[in-house]
Amino acid sequence: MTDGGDMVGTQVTLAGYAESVRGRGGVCFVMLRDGTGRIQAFLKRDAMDESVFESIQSSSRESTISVTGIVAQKRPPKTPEGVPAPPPEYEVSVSSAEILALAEAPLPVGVVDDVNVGLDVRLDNRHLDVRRAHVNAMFQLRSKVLQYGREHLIEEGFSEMNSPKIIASASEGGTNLFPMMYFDTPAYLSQSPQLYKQLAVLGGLERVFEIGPAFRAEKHDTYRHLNEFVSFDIEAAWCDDEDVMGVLERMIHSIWSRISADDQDLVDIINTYRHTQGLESVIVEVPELPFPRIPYDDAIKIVKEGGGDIEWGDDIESHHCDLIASKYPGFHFIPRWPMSMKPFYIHHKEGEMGSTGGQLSRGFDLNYGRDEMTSGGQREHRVEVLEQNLRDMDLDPDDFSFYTDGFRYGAPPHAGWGLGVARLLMVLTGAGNVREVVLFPRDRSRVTP
RNA sequence: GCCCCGAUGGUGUAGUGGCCUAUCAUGCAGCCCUGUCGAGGCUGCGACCCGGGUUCAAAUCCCGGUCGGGGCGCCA
Repeated sequence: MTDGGDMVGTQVTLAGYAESVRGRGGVCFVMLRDGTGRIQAFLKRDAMDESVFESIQSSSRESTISVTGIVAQKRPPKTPEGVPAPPPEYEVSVSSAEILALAEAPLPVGVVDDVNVGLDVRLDNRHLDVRRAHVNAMFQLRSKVLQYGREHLIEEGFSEMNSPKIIASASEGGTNLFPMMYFDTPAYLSQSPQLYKQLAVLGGLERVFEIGPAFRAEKHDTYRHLNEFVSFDIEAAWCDDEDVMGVLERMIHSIWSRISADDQDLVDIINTYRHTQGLESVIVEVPELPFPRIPYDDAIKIVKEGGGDIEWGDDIESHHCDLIASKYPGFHFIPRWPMSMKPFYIHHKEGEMGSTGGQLSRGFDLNYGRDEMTSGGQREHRVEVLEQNLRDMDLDPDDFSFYTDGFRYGAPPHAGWGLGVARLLMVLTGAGNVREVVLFPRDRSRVTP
């Protein structure tokens, strides 16, 4: 929507939500809002059908209304002596109007009210919550992230795939699955496209990606976990962990660059809101390439130097990540984890040992500050090593034949990763909770709306 | 699964055993004024999560439940 100066005198028809309806006498002001902006509609009782005028004047906030009228310059506000007049603004001088759908009152959550609404109430009324400008902007940014990420991967030669979400057995292991009945057969909701994207690569698709849901039946209750989340996943043949780390950092760099260049308006809307809450602006700072690599060995040293209680072979926990984040506040990779801490399908190279002599893997994480964004790695493509890995972890290879059978007929070395879309959005939007950037989140206690 | 905290009108809050016939804001209804502009003025409406218990007296203390928040574990 332009500021309207070039449209003065033109007849227009506009429809939108009535953000406010003011004026109780012979005049009425309706602030109309749609996905592109807002404009004031000015109604005069004696300039239009009286019953229509009254229906508009008595309509409730957030009702949808259509108006037809002439674009005109607003009457300038009275300004005190010596104060310069503000720039001209424009409005629609209405000749006819129609209520498309009346909103019930009161609203369960105010769209422009001066009160902070709790997240839970907002999520119960997400369709109204999304009408708030900054919430709307967050979801438009989410769409941009998905678009730019997808376009970047396609440019790097990846093709998009879809894997089944109803599966017969665990496709990755290590997490609890949601059980379900598939007709008369017990089945599960997929926790990861891991196995299927590998099978696609083994089948010769070479470079694939998928943006899709994953389901985990973990009873976690944190700002960064959901039981259903959208994962940005890739898998690439003839690649090692370093190669796909390169894909990942280039993709994030591309997303940040394009948002910084083209979508600052969305970020500004978010910042306008943040300022009313006393929060600092979020700044889209394009990260420099390459991202820092802090191998597990070095990460352990940093944690120890920072006073953290940790030994080689321990997991790097959230409070340890705080110590690392104080040195590396932005994106950083943590590659070369101990093989003993990684799943059986992660590749290792014989002779690559950590500082205490333990076997290293080709698994890596990507963190932003304290938060894990991605986990990935080079996969083990040699079936006999896969089976040995299982035995080393006290697992029975026969129980994993659904996985290992795919590797019996030749397999390219390959690597991949899975990126939590909502976690990336948290970084971009400054949201303190993944639920902010997921339209209809599913957590431990929420299955509606 | 573990630890801590919380639940008051539609929404966000004040309230720490009697001053509560419960505060304020926002909202809603109505009136006045008005080409308003985060409009203004006046009047009104609307709430102590559920179930037990303690007490002369409970929004307030205790127990259980439900829901929510924060942290941890695990992960993306």
